[in-house]
Amino acid sequence: MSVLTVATWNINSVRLRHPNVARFAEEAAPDVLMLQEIKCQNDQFPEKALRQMGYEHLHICGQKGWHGVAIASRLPMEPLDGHGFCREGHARHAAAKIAGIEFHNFYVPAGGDIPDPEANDKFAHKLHFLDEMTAYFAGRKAQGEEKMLIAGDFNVAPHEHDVWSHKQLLKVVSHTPPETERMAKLLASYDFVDVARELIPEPEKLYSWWSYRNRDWRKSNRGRRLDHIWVSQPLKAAATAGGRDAIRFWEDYRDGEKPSDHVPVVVKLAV
DNA sequence: ATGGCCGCCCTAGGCGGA
Repeated sequence: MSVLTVATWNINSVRLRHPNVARFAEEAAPDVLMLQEIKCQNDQFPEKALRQMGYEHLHICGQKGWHGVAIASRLPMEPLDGHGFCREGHARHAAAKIAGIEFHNFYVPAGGDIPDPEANDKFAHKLHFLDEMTAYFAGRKAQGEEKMLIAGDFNVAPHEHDVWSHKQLLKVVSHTPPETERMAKLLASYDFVDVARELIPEPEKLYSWWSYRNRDWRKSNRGRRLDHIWVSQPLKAAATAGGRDAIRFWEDYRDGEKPSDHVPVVVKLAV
């Protein structure tokens, strides 16, 4: 029995914030690190810095200036083909097989301001993206169940206590019924386990993102849980064996030099 | 009750984030 530590973090520019990643790599020591919003092309990715942190195996899916995801691993990794998942051609998905587990890293579209797919094409795109994910994993499930871990910035806070005010956010993109209903369908598509809520049930509040606009994010504490780590049933026991210490939202990373507006979420798998 | 920030890009204001 050993422990595989897995992290997801929307880094909001990896070129600007790889020093933060280095600190995190020391402190949390994830074996597998899934980054979103790297905001650079593949040849601009700070590969040398990541290798110095012990991440010899990199699968980078970048694009110019926006979006972009990467999987960094201390263990050997077999990159897997992307499946599109994005009608706009953005780099929002990376997959790889590591230690016999299939990892999927997603950056779901934010969806713009107006929660109406007729009036706002970005919101339509977000809903479409979530539907594509659901169709993909339903198709995969029909072929048999694998050890699968999907994670990333899903840009949806699914439950009442995943936001600071359920009532005030019901009409705010990230917590509207069309989004939270799709999150439930996506979860069901492969019978995934939402590890954070399995280990820390409601009504305890859990947030992974706090807006830059709050002067004092800790004091106002208007957060949302947008970042998720889900596992398939064959990994459920491994993900839950450690109890609530097996999941951690590293809130301290919302402070310090040039923080991302998201904090890393870490799961320890007993494999 | 409201508005509050940040990072990207053909370096500067506009766009996107959520």
